[in-house]
Amino acid sequence: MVPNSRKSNKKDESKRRLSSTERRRLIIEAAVPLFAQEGFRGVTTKQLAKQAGVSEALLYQHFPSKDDLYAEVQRFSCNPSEELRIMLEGITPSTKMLVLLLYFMTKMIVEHVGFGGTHDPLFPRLMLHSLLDDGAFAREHFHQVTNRMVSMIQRCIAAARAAGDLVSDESDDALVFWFCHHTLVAINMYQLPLVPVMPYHGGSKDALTAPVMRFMLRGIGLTPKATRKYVQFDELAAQVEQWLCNAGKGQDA
Amino acid sequence: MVPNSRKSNKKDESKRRLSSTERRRLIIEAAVPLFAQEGFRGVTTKQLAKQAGVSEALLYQHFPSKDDLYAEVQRFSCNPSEELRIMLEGITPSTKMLVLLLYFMTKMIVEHVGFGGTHDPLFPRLMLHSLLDDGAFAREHFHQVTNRMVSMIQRCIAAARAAGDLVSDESDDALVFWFCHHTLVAINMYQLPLVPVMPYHGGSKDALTAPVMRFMLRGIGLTPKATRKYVQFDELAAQVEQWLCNAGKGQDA
DNA sequence: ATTATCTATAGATCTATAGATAATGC
DNA sequence: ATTATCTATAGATCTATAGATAATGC
Repeated sequence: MVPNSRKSNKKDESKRRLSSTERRRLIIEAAVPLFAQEGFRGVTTKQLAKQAGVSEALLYQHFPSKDDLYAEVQRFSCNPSEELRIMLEGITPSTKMLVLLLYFMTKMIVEHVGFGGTHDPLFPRLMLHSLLDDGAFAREHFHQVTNRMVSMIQRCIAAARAAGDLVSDESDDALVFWFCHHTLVAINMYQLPLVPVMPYHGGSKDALTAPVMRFMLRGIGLTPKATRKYVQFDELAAQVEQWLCNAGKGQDA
Repeated sequence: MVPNSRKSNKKDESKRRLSSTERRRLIIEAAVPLFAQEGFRGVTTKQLAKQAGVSEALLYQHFPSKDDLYAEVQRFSCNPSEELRIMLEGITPSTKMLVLLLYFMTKMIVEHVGFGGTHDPLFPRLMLHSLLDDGAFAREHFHQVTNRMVSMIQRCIAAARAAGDLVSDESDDALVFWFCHHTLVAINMYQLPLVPVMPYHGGSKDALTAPVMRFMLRGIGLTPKATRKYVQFDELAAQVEQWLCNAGKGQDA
């Protein structure tokens, strides 16, 4: 009965009309990789239209200007994932969780592993473009996403200190977390160009995971004893795997 | 006799003609901040001409295209400083020098202190633009400049290990150096937008120096004993001050 | 005489809009 | 009848060049 119930006809599909919200969403999704790759000024409305499979005029039906589309692309790209929130809720702060969360961050930032599998590094590119611009997107992301991690990791650091797993000194826990984060982000950043920038980029991506983990944990002040106890990469990998798989299946983990 | 022998006349000065090499140099110097701020596509030849105080046509007398001018700006901005080479030549690898070189790097990257005083963060911006592009400038810079630091710091790490100032483990000295470098670079990067991105950016710039030094040195594996002995910020500041002042006065330091 | 410099402009894009057309849902 | 979509194009830049002008050095 319904005319377009058959999906085999490509012409029908390509000429099919979408609702305003559907089309709007598709345009944004098509625009993300373009803006991420080339930046706001590096993309033309012509390219945006072509990538989205529509005319340039239609872009302006959905977005008053190229600026507005870019803003929507940024908003879309920094939606805080529900999975992360659920994951963090299930955590009781401890030394073990400190190590695990850092491992998780390392996988996400250095190896681009996310809840939906491995991603193209679109997000870091949008982030750099924003930092070279006004930084608004960067601020929004830290407000929406990173801060959740921060407070949890800070609590884990506190728990580790209470358990005697950290060398005691006067360092600021929040700062130390950011330094770890920064190390990972910079590794990721130097991976962006097709031709490798850093000498250590010869090997595979996960070749850096263990060294940078050790560096960060020592920087945080984890004792050698605690390191031997908690830094077992096989176990860490298994646990993170489980997090990534369970995500989206509700809180029944 | 000579019409423009008087220099008080501004019109004469503004109409004065320069040699090809002088003008070329001035155009490049005027273009650096523009390209650093806005990126290649964010700057028009009109702006470049205005900033250099010449017509657009003259730009094309000196550079075949905007691309070529950009390439020259990059080449100009990553000239390895003679001062650094001289400074590094005068160093004998040791734990003390390891700490000092890291302090020096921190001052340069986080606080923008250089041989000619404090700089605008033009260089890091060019670097980020390059990383979002093909990374050629980044590779060239590491080839020209950073690698000199790397080999010296690696030798310092080796010396520190030999002196028993490092906890002994299997970490890769070169990697560990890069992680330190990355931490500093990322701190710098998040400082770029006018509106601060990171919560820790509330205070003054040098508020981060001590914490990040401690983080890096612990990450490298400096023992608590060696840390107490060598990490005296007053002395470090004095020594770096001396380096910066002596630079350019020849090898007689 | 040479060459540094400018004015004026061609030709190619690029953003955005006006107005026409055709698919959709009642 | 409504609205998603397109074609065609206006108007504003943007890069680059042609050809004219004026300062410089011999």
